[in-house]
Amino acid sequence: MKRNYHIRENGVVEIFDDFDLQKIADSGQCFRWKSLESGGYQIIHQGHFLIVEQIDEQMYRFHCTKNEFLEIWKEYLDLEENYRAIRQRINKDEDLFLYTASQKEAGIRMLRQDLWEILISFIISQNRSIPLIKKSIEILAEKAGERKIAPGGQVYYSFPTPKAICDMEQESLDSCKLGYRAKYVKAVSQSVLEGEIDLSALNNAGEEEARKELMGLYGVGRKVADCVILYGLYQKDAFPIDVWMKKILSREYPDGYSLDRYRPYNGVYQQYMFAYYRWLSANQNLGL
DNA sequence: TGCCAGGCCGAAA
DNA sequence: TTTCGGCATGGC
Repeated sequence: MKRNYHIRENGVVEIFDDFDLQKIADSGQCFRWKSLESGGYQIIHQGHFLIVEQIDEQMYRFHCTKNEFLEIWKEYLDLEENYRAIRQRINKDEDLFLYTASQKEAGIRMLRQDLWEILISFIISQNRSIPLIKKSIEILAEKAGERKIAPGGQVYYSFPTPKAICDMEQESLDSCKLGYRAKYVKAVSQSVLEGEIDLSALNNAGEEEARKELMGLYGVGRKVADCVILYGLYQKDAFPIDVWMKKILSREYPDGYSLDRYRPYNGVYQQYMFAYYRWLSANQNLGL
């Protein structure tokens, strides 16, 4: 099978499949992408630091070694998956809304993010807007993450470990502006640190089993669990329903939305609809 | 000022 | 089993 990418000289990678940095950054699945004045993005993932920028239609410059690209970023960006093929499974006549969403939001990919970071990030996400989620996570990383220096001299912070969060002073935790979620973050950190739950074991669990385990954690309900399964366990059929998806399902699918039609990629389609509906809303094209 | 944000917990029915 | 009030905080 033909590869989705081709590595050229000097960190340049040609990407043939769906790939849009801005759409990924704005898709609400990741909270530590930072847009740069150059038009590129700064990404922190499992202690690694990357700057990536688009230099031509399908050409991207990755500011890292070829080995780092192959061992870290290729997998993180899910470059082995063919998103164009996933979009082409949608039947335009059967589902115009999903089809339109997938056309408009083509370029989104499901990042293979760190399981622990996703768990805490989505606990923090509850009942908050995305900019505020990013702010809290940024402060949390600065307060309890490991300070590092990128090859280009940029200072950055890794996502804090369970122990680092458990060790935080109350004052320091309060400065993260987590509100009532602070007690959830602390409790889950303790559960993981003390071995009450084995997160790595979830990689071998089915969707149902993983959901049950996750929902046993203090502060993790159905929606956060589904986000963890989708973004942290890479089970692309998980279908998180938040306030936006509730609006979409009630307005666009009053007779019900079939999860059986497009298995096993419901989570990807959810991502297109989520992003598209938020775009519509922001552009006042709905008369909401 | 009031309402909302990638919801969850605990109590009441 | 479902429903509902309360919850921290900031942006609009």
